[in-house]
Amino acid sequence: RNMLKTPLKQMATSHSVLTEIQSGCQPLTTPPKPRKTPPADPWTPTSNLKMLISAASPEIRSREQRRELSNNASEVPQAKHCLQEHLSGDECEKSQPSRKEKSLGLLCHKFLARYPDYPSTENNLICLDEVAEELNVERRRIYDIVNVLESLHMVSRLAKNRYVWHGRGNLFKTLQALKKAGEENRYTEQVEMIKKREYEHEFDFDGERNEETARYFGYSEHSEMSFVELPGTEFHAASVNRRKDKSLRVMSQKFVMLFLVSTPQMLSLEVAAKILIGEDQLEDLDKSKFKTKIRRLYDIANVLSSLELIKKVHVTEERGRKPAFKWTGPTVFPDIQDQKLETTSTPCPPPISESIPSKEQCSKNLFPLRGKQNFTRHPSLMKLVKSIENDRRKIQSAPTSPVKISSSTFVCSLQPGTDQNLSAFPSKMAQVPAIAENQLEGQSKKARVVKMKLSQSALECTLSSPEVVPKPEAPLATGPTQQPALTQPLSACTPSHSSVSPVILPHVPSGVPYAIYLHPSQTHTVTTYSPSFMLQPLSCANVTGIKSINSKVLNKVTTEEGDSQTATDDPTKSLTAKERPPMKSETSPQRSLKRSQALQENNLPKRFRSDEESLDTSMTFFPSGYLIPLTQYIHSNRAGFSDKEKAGLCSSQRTTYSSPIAGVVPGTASELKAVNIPAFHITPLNIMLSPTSIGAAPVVSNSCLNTSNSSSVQTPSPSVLNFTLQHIGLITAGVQVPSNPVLQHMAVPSQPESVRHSSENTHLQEGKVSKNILRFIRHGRLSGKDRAVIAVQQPCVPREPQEPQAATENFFRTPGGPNTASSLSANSDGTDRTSQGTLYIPQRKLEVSED
DNA sequence: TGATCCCGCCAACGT
DNA sequence: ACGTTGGCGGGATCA
Repeated sequence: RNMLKTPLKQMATSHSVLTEIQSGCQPLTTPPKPRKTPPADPWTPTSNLKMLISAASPEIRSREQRRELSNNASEVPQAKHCLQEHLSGDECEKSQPSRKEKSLGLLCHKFLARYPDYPSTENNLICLDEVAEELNVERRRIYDIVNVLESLHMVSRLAKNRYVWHGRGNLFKTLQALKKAGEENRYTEQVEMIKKREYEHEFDFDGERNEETARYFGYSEHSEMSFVELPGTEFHAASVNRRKDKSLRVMSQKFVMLFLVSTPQMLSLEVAAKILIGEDQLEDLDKSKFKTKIRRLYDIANVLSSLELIKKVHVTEERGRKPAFKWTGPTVFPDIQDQKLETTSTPCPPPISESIPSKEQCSKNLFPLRGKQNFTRHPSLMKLVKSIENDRRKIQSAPTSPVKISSSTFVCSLQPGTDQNLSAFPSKMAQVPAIAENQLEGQSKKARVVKMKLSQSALECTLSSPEVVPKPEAPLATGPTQQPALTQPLSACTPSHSSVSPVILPHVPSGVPYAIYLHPSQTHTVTTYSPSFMLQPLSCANVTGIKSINSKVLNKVTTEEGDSQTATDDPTKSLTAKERPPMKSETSPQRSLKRSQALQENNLPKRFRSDEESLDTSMTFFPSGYLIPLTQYIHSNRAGFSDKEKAGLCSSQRTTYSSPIAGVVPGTASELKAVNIPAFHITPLNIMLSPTSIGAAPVVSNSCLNTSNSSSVQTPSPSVLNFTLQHIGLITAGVQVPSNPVLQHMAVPSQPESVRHSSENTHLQEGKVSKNILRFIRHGRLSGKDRAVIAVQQPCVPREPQEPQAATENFFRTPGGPNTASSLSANSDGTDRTSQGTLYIPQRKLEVSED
C-alpha cells in the first residue's frame, strides 16, 4: 500500500514543490503515514508542506488550475506524465493540483469515464488498486466513489479490492426501489416537515424536535432501513452488508430517496442531513454530528452530480442564497398510488390502495422494512399528508409556478421542455448522431464511450419519464385513473407491431447497429455496437422475436437528431473522453490477461469466483430486463477477457481483443479491424420488452420458443435461448445450441475450451435453464452458484400488466415527441442552462439558479 | 465568512 | 499480523 501511495502522493500532490523549498527535509517520498509525526510538532513535514503550499499557492494554484483543467480535457489520462513534466519544468508549483482538481466530482468523472454506462455482459472488473493508481488518487477516495455507486447498484463488490461494474443498467430499477423505500419510510412527510420548519423559523438542532417531528422520525426510526438491495443482488450485498456498512452506502441511498420522494425534487443538504440524522440518533443532534453528516452528503452529492443524477443549484430566498441540489435523474414512478398523491389535481383520492401490484409485493419482499406499515400510511399521518399534498398542489398549480413538478408524473413528462429531467435529456439525445459520426471516424474508445453514455442516458431519461403515463393505465391500477392525459399517450402507445419493430435511425449513414432493448418497467436502455452486418440481422430477429412473444412489447426509436458537436461542446464529456487514456489499451490488456490467467489458475473456489463474476455481470445486464444487445458479442470481448475467454465467446477474436480492462469501450477500432469488421455505425434501436413483470427472461424463453415464427424474423427459440444463456454467462459459445442463427451470423466460432467453466452452468442450462434463466435475469445478477440457485427459487418479479402500455407510451412520447424535438434543438449545446426557473415552495418564491 | 470538501488518521473488518 | 474498508472530523480552499 505504501508503495502505491508513495508514488501517487508524490505525483499527485505538490510534494515536489516542497522538496525544492525545503531542501534537506525528509524525503518527500515518505509515505503519508511516516510523515505523520507528532502533530504538535510544528516542524512536521506535513505542516511545513501545508504552510508552504498555502503560502505559495493562491495565484499559482488558480492559474494552474485553469491550465490543468484545460489540459485535463485532453491529457488527463496521462496526468502523471503531465505532472512529471511540470515538475521537471521550472514551475514546480504547477503540479500543484489545486483543490478543485482533486475534487471528488472530478475524480468521479474520471472514474466513470473508464466504464461504459451500459456494459455488455462481460464483467467489468474494477480493481481498486489499479484505479487508484491510474487516477492518481489514494484508494480512500475511490472508496468514496465506489460506495455511492454501490448504493445505486452500479457496481458491486466482488471481492477484496475488487468490484464489478454494472453501469446504469440497474439504475432505474434501483431508483424505483429507493423511491419505494423512501415512501415507505415516510421521507416525503419528513422532508415536507423539515422544509416547512425551515421556512417558518430557523431550525435549531436540539430544540427542534417537537412531537410532530418525533412522530415522523419515530416512524423512520424503527424502520431504520438498511441497504436497499435489488432483486438478485441481495445476496451479494448481503455479504457486503454483514459488515456494518453504515454510512456512505446507506446514506447515499437515503439521500437519493429524499430526492425521489420529495416533490420539488430539490433538497438542501441541510434538510437532508437533518432527516438522515434524525433517523439515526434522535437523541443527540449535535452540531458536530450535523456537520459531519453534511460533509458526507457533500461527498455523496459530488458523486451523484457526476452521475448527473442531481445538480447543484442555488435557491434564493429572503434569507439569501442557499445551495441546494435538484434531482436531474430519471423520473421514477414506483407505484400508482403515489402518483395519485403527488399529482392528483382533484381532491385527494384515498392515498393508499389496498390492491398491491405484484411488483410492489415483490419489492416489498425485497426491501422489507422494519416498520411494518409499509403500505398503509398511518392514519394519523393521513391528515397531515393530505394537507401537505394540498398545499403542494396549490403551489404547483400556481400559474406562475414553473413546472417543477417533475416528480409529479405525467405532467412533467408531457412537457419535456420544462421538465428538468427532460431538459437534461435533449442535449444528450442530440448527441446521438455524433456517436455515429465518431464511430465512422474511428475514434478512440473513449470518445465512443462517452457518447454512448450520452445517448444512453438520454434514452434512459426519455424512457423513464414517460413511464409515468402507462402506469395509470395499467389494468391493475387500483384506483381509477384520474389523469386524462394518460389516455392520449396511451393511445399512441397502444402496442402495435409497427411500434415494435426496431427502428433504425435515419441519419445513420449506413446501417448501424446498435440495438437497445428495454424492459418497460425499468426503462433500461442498453446500447450496443456491432458491425453493421451482424447487427442488422440480429437486431431485427431479436426484436421481432421478442415482440412477437409478448404482444405487449414495444419498441421505439430513441434517437434524436442533434448536432454532433453537442457532445464535444459539453465540457464534461469532452473532458471525459480525452481523459480516457489511450494507452490504457496497452496496459490493460496485459492486466486482464494476467487476471484471467490468475483466475484460471486459481483453485476451484476461485474458479468459482470467476464464474460468479461472469454470472454477475451478465446477470446484471439482464436483470434490468433489458436485453441482449445483439452486438454484444463483439464488444463483449473487450471487457473481461478472462471471463470471456472462458466463455469462449468470440474466441476467434480473442487474440485481437486485448482491450482494456475496463472493457470500457465496446469494440475498439482496433478490435474491429482485427475482426475485419468494416466501420460500423450505430443505429439506435429501442425496444421495449413487454412490461409484464416476467421480464425479458421469461419472455425470451417462452416467447421465443413459442412464437418464434410470429415475428417477421424467425428466430428459433433455441437460438434465443442460447443467446440469452451466453449473455448470462450460463453457457459458453461453444456450448450453445447448434441452431443459433445469431451466432452463425456473427460467424463467431465457438470454442470448446471455453466450455470448461460452464460445468455448473451447463447443468443449469439443461432443463430448467430456460425458466431459471429468465428468473435470473429478472432478479438481477447472481454472484455465486448459491446465489444462482437461490435466485432461481425466488419468485419471479410480479408481472405488471400495465407496464406494456406505459412502455409504449414512453416510447412514443419522448423521443419523437414534438415537444421533445423542440426542446432538443434548443438544448443542443449539451449544457443545461435552461434550468433557470422559479419554483414555489411553501409560502415563498424561490429562485433556482444553476450554479 | 460561510460553503465546500480534501486529506488522511485510525479503528473495524477481513483474511 | 497485516491489508482492506471506510467513519470521521480537522482544517484548507473556495466563493
